[in-house]
Amino acid sequence: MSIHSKYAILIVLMPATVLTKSRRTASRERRRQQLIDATMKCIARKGMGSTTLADVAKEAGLSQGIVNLHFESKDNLLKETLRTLANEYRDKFDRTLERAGPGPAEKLVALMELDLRPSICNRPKLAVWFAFWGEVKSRPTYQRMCDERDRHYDSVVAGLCAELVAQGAYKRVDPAAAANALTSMTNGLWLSCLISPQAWDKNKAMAAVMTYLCSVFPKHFEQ
Amino acid sequence: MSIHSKYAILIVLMPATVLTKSRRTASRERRRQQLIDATMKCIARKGMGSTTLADVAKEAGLSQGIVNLHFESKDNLLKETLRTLANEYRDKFDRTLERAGPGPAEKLVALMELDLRPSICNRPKLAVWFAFWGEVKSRPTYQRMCDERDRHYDSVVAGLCAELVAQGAYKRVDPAAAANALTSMTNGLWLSCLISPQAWDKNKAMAAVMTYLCSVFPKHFEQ
Amino acid sequence: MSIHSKYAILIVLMPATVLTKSRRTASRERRRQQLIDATMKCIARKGMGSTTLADVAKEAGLSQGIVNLHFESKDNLLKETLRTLANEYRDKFDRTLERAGPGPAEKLVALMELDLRPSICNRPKLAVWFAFWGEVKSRPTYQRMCDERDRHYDSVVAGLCAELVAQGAYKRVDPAAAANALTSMTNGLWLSCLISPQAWDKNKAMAAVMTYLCSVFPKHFEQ
Amino acid sequence: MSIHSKYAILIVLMPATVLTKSRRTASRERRRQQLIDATMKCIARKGMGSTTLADVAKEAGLSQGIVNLHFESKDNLLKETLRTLANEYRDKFDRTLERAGPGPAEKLVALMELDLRPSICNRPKLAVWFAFWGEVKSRPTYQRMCDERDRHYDSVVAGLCAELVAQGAYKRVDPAAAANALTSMTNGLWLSCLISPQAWDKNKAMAAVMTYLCSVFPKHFEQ
DNA sequence: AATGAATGAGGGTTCATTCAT
DNA sequence: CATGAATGAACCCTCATTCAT
Repeated sequence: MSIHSKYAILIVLMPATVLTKSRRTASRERRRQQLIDATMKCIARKGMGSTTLADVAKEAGLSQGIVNLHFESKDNLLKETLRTLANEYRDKFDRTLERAGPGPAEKLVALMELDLRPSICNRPKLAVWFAFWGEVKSRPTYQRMCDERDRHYDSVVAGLCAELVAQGAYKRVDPAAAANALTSMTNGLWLSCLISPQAWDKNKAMAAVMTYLCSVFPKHFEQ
Repeated sequence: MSIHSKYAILIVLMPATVLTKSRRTASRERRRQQLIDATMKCIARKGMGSTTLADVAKEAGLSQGIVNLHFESKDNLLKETLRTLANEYRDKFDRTLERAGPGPAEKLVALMELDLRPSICNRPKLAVWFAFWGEVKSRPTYQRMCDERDRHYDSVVAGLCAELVAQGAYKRVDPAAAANALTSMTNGLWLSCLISPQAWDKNKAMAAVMTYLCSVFPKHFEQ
Repeated sequence: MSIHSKYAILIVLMPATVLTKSRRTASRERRRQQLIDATMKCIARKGMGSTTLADVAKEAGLSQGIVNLHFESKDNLLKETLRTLANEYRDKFDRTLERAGPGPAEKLVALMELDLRPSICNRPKLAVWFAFWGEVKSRPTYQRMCDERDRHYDSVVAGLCAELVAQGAYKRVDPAAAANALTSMTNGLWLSCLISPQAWDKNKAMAAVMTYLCSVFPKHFEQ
Repeated sequence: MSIHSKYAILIVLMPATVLTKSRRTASRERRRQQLIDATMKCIARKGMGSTTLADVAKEAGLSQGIVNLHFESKDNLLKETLRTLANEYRDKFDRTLERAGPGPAEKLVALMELDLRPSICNRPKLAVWFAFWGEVKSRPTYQRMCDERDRHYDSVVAGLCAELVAQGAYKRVDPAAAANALTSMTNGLWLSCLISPQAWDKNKAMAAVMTYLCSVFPKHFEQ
């Protein structure tokens, strides 16, 4: 064999994980999720306006063109990111509702607590929510998706409030108004967490919510 | 007196306006305001990420280079826009507080109503607020300015709640928690207005706030 | 007289010099020279590519539009700056030639010394020369002006060398070649002064020139 | 050996070229060189101040963004261009020194001839040198690079002159002064070539240099 | 499926020039 | 004459997108 052979043999010793990883190339869905996660991290760190596809690819440890390959366009990536965020929230919401037991009071508290739980109410994640909300006015798609989430939240909470009113015979309480108050309050608490992180305290936030529940539905939340 | 005196006396007849405030200075301030107004309109219409300096200049009916002439950079324009927005809010807030009379209950209601008044709670303006909030995590400057506003709001409302508690001897009410609940609620109502404009109704929003006030401070807001 | 009079009287006590300066407004020629001086300073400090009309105006302590008022265009300002620089050099050159006395040897040394004298051979001034030379290839106007200066220099030096050759009967010396060598040497010494200022030393530079004169025209420069 | 071993051995058959030098890396270097060549052409044709990145890209037959892709900034492109120019010069200089044989006299003449050879002493190339020299005063980076080249040149020539002095016992000649004279002369001849191209003649330039060598080192260059 | 070099439209910014004052 | 606000063309640079490999 000539030393001028056109081909060479290269022998490499490498961690086995590298092989498995690159061999069974991550499934399409896995890749998309990986990119969406990277997108959220970037938005949280740099803001939506400063997040580039190159940033996302780098964060994911992949190459330049990868996003367009899997999402066709940046716009679409962002839309899918919001969808993922909303779905993730809704899943937790619905599961919480299901598991919290058994009366409406417990469910209501569980939902309020969910919103303030660190896995949901942390600055990076809130930064992403607010980033999308900041574009809602000029992006009907975002608005629709956010609106849908709100509506679901509100209707569930309103239903629970109605049950409470029925159970407790709170004659003066309008369930819709109460639901509106509660959902607004948690959304507003998110803003505080985002804007004043050092002043923020989960217990104080929960206390604020409880001042409402205790005085509007005293029979259920008497303490 | 020698004609070689080191000093001379100069008498000038000039338009009186020059004395009060340099015309150039005055017009400079007006231009800046004009550009900030245009910026807000653009952010509301196109979103922050899609607002270009060309957009702003066109909206103001001026030429390309005008923004850099008056604000040095886009970043600075946005910062000044936020500052203007915050100052404007604070002015209204303080004036409302001052004029609303005379007890803490009236003042509290006036402040809540202020937040829901169309001149403040309208989608274009809220879009601008949320656009900035959406960048808070990645822009310490924005955070500081927003935080300052929040703190002011909160401390005033907490003070009023404390007065109410003192007057009404509401033993179970923690003024800080109540203030937290109220301010969060109005912020959350802004989000609803932005996201679900067709469902939004000032009266319903006010009703939500009143469910809180009426049940937490029944002696003051009995109705 | 109403206090709302459209005019006001302002009385100012000011240094008399200010008056004289602003009253007999600097003559056109004076202003032009002032601006050309400012231009040279700017080119020396910031380089030609980075010198803006705003820089020049500021350096001269005047206002934005002043350069276009007096020179119509930046191009013209630069051209006039080069012309001034060249004229200034030529004036000194001719005066030196005239005053140095009486033989060609003394004149030659005087011219060489002139080129190395601090009033001519200092970094700021050289920076300006080199800035223009750097554009010579792409600016026929600059080339023409620089060429003219070189030709004058060369012809005078060649004349002096010819006189020396005649006087000293240096049979092997071609006056044109000698002149070429001498003028090139001084130009090259300017480059050294510009590029290696800390290593530069007027005496060493003169010594380099003298090695030439002494060995080519030993009868005149024997030492 | 378990199939769960932490390491794996990978055997790859690949084109041999990949091993010698990454093809991508190689092409990257070629692109950079191509862009630097285009830059020099543009500087020579339009001058440094009028050379835009668009010009360079067009000259290279590539697209707008290409320069920033490979050089990050215009500043960096220019710096690398100067570095390339200086390296290229130095390579030729060192190679000439090495190959010219064997005594200092031959080496000295070879170096002088090198500086006047068309491949180095042609207007386009000189225009580039002078363009950079024109910015030396305001760009420390350029100064450093030019200074380095000068120092190298000077020290080599001074060494050769010292050898000549030793060999020829030229008692009156200071090698440093002679080197200074020679290097200045060639630099000055470059200026003549740039400024007075039609009057310029390689032979006349060489003759000027030889007047020096012949009269300062007569034993070596007697003719 | 993945890479990353290349593209080119469009952004922020600079600045020579104009012009009302 | 002089000012300096305003203009708008043109610059450098970024980045979503494409495509040969």
